[in-house]
Amino acid sequence: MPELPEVETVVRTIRPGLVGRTILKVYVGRKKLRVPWSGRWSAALVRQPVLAVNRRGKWIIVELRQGSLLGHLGMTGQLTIQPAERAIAPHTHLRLELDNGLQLRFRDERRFGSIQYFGDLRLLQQYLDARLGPEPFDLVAGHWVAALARSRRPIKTALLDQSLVAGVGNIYADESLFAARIHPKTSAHRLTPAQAEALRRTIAKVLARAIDHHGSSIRNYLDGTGERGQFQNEFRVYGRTDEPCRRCRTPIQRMRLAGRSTHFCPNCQARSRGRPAARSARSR
DNA sequence: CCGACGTCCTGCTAGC
DNA sequence: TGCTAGCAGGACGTCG
Repeated sequence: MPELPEVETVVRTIRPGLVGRTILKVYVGRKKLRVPWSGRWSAALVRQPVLAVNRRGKWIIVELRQGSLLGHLGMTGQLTIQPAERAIAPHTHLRLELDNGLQLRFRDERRFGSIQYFGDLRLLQQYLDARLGPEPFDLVAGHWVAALARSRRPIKTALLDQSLVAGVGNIYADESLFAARIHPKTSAHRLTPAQAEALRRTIAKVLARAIDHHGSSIRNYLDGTGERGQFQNEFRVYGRTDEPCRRCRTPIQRMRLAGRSTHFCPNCQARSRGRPAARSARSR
């Protein structure tokens, strides 16, 4: 479900009820999660104040006085702040009771998500650094263009690789490629430097717009207060198979790429022909 | 080394 | 009306 804009929205919406509060009690619904929950973690959390709530890529970091919680929403995960007396929804795996009468609740029906505790911040940093490239808003133009030039994968596949750029998922990969007018199958190293640079700016623009709309709610996604996002109303290609392109009226097409459904306009995102030949000829 | 593919899990729905 | 194959926003291990 959630990509960078959804995760950013969750972080912003749970932060006010969470920062400065103290965890009083931990209720575990199901220990057997993707990352098994340890009883020691529960003990470590009690009496701890929450110092900050942040995001890195699609990961949520709840910083405590001693260590941090690290959460990932997978496809169907929800992290919400609710009054303690509110009914407990099915698939609620973890609840943290706070000293303001609220609970932080983690629920996830498909259980592709995870939540774990790191007592050692260096280990947490290591864990994230091993997986994640730069934030899309911090991409250095030169590095980005060079990284793409090194990869022969289809550009769509590259965008889904979190170690290249952190936070882009299936929806925003498709939406960004449409906005940049690049065919999803274009081999990354065949993009001209100008195209690669345009794509870098486009990704940041699309993500920022999605954050303004509180993310996209297709089915499961809710923010930290249980509200739906609105960016699904702005989609140009995602989920619009056979519907007319908003630019040129050509029917949007769907194909399978990197095992994911991929949406594009065959007219606006026509495959470029023979452009890179001149480039490699000159580079020697 | 890089890239493609299957797997983890539950729930919904398009199409028969 | 009822059943089921296929699909869903992600990440990771394995294989070629």
